[in-house]
Amino acid sequence: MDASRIDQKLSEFARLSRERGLSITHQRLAVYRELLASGEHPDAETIYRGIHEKYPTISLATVYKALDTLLELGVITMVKSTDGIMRFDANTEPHHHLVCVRCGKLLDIGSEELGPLPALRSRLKGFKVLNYSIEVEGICPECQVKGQSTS
Amino acid sequence: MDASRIDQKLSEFARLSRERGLSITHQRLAVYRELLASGEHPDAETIYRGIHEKYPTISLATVYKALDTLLELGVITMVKSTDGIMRFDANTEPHHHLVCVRCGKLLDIGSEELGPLPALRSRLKGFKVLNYSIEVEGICPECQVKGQSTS
DNA sequence: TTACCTGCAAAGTATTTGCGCGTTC
DNA sequence: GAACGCGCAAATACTTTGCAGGTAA
Repeated sequence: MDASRIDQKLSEFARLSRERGLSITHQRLAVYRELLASGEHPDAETIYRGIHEKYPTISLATVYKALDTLLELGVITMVKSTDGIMRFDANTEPHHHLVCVRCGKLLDIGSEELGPLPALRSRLKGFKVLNYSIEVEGICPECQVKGQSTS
Repeated sequence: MDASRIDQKLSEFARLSRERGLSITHQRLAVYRELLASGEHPDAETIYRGIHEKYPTISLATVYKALDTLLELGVITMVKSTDGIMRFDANTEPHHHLVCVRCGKLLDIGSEELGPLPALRSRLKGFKVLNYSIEVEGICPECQVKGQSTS
């Protein structure tokens, strides 16, 4: 994400924080900025390491607390992963995921890249349907190269 | 799943085990049977509790080890969940999930219930596409009743 | 009989919590 | 100045591991 877009997101975060009476702290800004700048879907530990250079005194617990706050504000989302580690995503637009079954790499894909998708029924098994996302499994370019002999 | 289908699955498991030189133990059969009988997607603890009546001496560690073995045999799959707990699924057919955003309840849905879905491109962002699954978010009947005032 | 598997207990990893001090508003 | 949030360390929750005895083939 480019710098001006990030600033825009950060001030949106500030606005929401003020609205709810939450403090705008360096730590929360740093966590959110780190997540916005990353095209990946890092876990708490990775975010912590990324921030640590600029804020050597920040603690991992604070990163978890900041992520919690950002989730409550609705500016980030949680991403489930098969390895049992929580990953986070600053992209809150509806989108889909492309995941490598070999190395676990996870990329966002927009609806437009998937082509036209049908609208779902508004009710399924008694559930009121809100939205849906598609998880595409595949093999990433790197793993295709590495795994030519074993596939 | 009905009893005859379960027996069929269990003997398939026995066949695969023999093929790979793995022992067919009561504990593994019990774990697999529990998972087959459950329409839900239980976690290790839940499976353990379900088995415990019949096998009071089984340990939770054994349940984890049995689940590992079943995963390796490919007769069950892991299901990611937002709460950071691994859940398991004896349904290895390609299928989709319907999840309640309020209570986390998770149901399987077959492709036929979603209606016609378009074929995806065979390559996306350099990935070789293998397959995909759809996660539908919604509100389950129980939560619709409970949450009428708050929604 | 022999190799594999179980059950126990202890360790490991990811995440959460309590609390006194520091920071934001 | 008061409320809120941070950092530390300890606690918790889920899962994995090592090993001695037991079980399947």
